[in-house]
Amino acid sequence: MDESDKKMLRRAGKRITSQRMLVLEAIREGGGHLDADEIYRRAKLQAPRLSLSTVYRTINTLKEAGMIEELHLGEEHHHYELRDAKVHHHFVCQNCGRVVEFEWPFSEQLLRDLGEKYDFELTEIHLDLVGYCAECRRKKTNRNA
Amino acid sequence: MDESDKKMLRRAGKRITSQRMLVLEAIREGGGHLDADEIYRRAKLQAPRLSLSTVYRTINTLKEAGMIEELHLGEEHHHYELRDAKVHHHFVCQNCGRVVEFEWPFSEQLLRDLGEKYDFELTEIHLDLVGYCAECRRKKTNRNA
DNA sequence: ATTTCTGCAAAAGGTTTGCAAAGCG
DNA sequence: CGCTTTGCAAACCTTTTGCAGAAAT
Repeated sequence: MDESDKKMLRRAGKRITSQRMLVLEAIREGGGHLDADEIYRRAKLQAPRLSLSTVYRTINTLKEAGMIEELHLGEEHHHYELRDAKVHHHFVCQNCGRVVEFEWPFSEQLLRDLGEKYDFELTEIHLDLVGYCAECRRKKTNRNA
Repeated sequence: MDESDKKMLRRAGKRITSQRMLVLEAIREGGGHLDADEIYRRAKLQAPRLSLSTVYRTINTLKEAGMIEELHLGEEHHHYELRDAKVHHHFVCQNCGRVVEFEWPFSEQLLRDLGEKYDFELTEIHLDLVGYCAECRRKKTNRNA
């Protein structure tokens, strides 16, 4: 956790604690869409007494501070990722659950227009594509053959 | 529930039951994004002995038959809506939770290209916009003033 | 008649909360 | 030091499951 992270927490009126640094590090290192339990397991390696409820509370804190984003990828639990990472979207395989990230040049102008037309102020865009990944498609084909 | 609904269930190898008809009717009448409990409460009006687990099992059945779609709008529970309705997306107000549906002419060509580029077969597109609705934005502005 | 489906109650996730002790500013 | 945050255990809420009886084909 570097200075800019700490600054964001302070700006949100939150204290800097070792647990918060660990959780953020775990999410940063995790490389996208980790769930609470994965974050917990990773962070616990550095601090065995860390509790799962602290992880949940920290996730909320980081969300409030605008540092991470919550994903709803269709599974029963939530996933989290850093907010400053490059804007990207998610493809989820409905067969094996694999998540692939992809970029798509969303037109800023288009979004502004949409927001204006429907009269709301946008803060997040979630584009999720659902379908079959290459591997599962291959299996499906074989099955039908 | 009309003949075409029954046909879809039969095609999926499912039986026609009064509970399934009721649940589908509740979703159809509900006008988009109902959660399991709302569906339960609505359907229960017609059949007081209906159980919540039957609603959940029916939701799964209808999903398998391709008749309804599951939404992940950021709340802790899922929402469901008819699959045959016009393609649309959702705006969710992060303050009050209100959901507004909107249409957006997704380029079919673009989607095909995306699927090809990343090598997956698309079946669903979920575009969810998060932000502040007109009303909440007004309140926010007043608060800051 | 056979097989699927339902209702009930209990279990199983994931997430939140109350409280006393510990830690940050 | 005062107030926030943590760890633990228990509670909570949504969703799933086992089983015996009921309904559909």
